[in-house]
Amino acid sequence: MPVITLPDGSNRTFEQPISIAQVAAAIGPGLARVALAGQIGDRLLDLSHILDQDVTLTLITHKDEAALPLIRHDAAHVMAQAVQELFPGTQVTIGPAIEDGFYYDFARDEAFTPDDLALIEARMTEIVDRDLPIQRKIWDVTQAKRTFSELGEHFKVELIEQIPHDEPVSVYRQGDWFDLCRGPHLPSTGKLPKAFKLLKLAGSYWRGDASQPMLQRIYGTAWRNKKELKAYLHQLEEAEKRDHRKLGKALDLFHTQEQAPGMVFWHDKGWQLYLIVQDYIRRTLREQGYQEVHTPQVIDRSLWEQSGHWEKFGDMIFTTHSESRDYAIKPMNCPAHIQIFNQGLKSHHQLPLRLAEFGSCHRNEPSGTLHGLMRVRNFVQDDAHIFCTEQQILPEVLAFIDLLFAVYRDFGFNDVLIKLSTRPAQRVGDDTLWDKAEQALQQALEQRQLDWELQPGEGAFYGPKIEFSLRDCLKRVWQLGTIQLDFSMPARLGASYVAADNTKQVPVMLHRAILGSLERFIGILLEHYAGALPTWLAPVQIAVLAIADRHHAYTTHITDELRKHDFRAISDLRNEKVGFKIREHTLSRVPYLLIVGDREVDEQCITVRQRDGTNLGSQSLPDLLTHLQTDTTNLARCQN
RNA sequence: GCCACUGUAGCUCAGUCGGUAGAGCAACUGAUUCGUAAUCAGUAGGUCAGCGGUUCAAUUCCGCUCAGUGGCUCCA
Repeated sequence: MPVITLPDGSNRTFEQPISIAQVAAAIGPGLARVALAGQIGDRLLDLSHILDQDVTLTLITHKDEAALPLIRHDAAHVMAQAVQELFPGTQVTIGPAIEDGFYYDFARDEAFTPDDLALIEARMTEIVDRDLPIQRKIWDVTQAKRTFSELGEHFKVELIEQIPHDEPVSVYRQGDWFDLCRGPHLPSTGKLPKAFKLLKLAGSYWRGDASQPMLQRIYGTAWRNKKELKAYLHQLEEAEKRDHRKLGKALDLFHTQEQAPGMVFWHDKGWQLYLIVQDYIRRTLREQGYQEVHTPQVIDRSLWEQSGHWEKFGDMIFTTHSESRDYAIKPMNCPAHIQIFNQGLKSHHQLPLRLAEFGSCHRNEPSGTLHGLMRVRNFVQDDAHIFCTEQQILPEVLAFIDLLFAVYRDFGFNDVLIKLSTRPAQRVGDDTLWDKAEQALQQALEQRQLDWELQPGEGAFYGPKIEFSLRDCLKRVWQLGTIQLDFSMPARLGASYVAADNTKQVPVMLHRAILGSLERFIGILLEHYAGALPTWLAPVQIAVLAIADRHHAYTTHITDELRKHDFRAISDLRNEKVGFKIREHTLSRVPYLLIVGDREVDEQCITVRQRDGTNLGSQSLPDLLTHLQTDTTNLARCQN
């Protein structure tokens, strides 16, 4: 006698176990028509699912957000059916719902072409029109393996073999087509809204393993209705306009070219931005008790052999050769910082010792991974290494987290993703040390009441780490900040200090960066602000526009005054109409435009227009300077 | 590195079913001296990514290389 409680608090009692579809029908024929699935707690269930116990049930319709994962997963199945109908011999593998859409990985000797996507899409629409009932069946493992094996679906057979013995092997059938799947699914293909679109082709390794065969992945997006689909596609277009590579070119910030793949040619304006960011961090680190150092770019390979990097990352290290010696172009700063630490005898009184460096590092990243400023082969990090005792780990991690969030706030970032990566299978150091280290990191996150995701086994071989990531305009996640504990390198490179009990001890080393690679950070900044950087970061903060030739002297005077007050100002004396100049400087995202004509010269003032089009009217120069100073000292804190 | 796609003027892009290419903007020259998102006219600008093959003829077809893009793997 299951008692079903509905979201409004009412109950229905049934004589015997009953399907979710029947519950919907009992409530009303309208609901029975539109119901897509049931939800108990966080769990979505098929309409055919039988309820034999008292539960609180929510019925999911197209109106519910919760329908989206169902719709997307069904779209993946319908796509797989379409592909197998159109391209016999194609094997299916896996096809989940993902954020904003779905994908399915196929194994097929021939490559899909972009034209095939339109064909597949058309066939998907047809399958929706067929309105095939979707039915769940539990199969016996042996039967399932035999059936898929006879169909030549070898990847599915492998998947079945991985299913734990206590779990049922469920198969969803729609018409003649069926797929091994956990579910849940819509009741029929006709319930899939025709609001999907196939977006792109990609390669992907079977089981995400590079030693396994390469499959062909088709990505698509699916929504509850055409309006949502259209809005999403529009959003994608808008996101593409924020692409830092486009902005970099349009705003004359930097370029890259074939002769130096993965390395950046910074132009004047881009380099100004770079230096502003770097100077800000330099000042901040100095305030926080860091010492800035600078170490060689090219160091003999023996140091990298000693540190272990040569063996582990040999093919990613750029090398050079001179007088029968091999050198590495440094891929990181830490071994060099240990050399500085090792100069002179260190006492525990000197710890924690924090060494910072804006060191230019080169890593020969695989060609396929390069991506604008986000993944490059030459980069500079706001890198620092903290040498400390075990007892100092927690306070140092806490201080770092506080500093990191303060810095992100100054740049206008609040939405930070945090991951804690713990001990990997292959590691150095004994487990009691790892216990302490992981606890210290976790404790720090807890003390600051932060949300984080645990990534078991993803730590570096020498210690656990916390990663801080931001998203780019297409929601791709990039790691910026990190703090990593290292129990290995100081000992390998012979670092030690004299402890209070007069014994020699090996210090713990913390690797840490807030912005990470400055290149990547600037890429994220550009996308976050769509190029319209806060005034304190804008390479050109103010453009002073002369209306006619007779205003040139006063225009230049204003620009000079602004520069004397350390603002980045330019004069625009070109023989163009003011509307033209406004358009150009607005497109190049200059925060303030000052207009100078007869009136301004007569009254010794300027007229101020902001980047967003707001006209601030006439102001005296001192008033404007006050306004600008307020704007720049606020950094980006008030922007979000 | 792996899979797929792309590479035409400074930029954004069109084009050639094989007969060596065009637009807009930018640049240059001249005119115009103008009040809040494009003043007008003229001029110049390309070894169609590179190398090789097929062909009477290749920017176009084929192959290779390089780079970029989207994924996958990797990321000390």
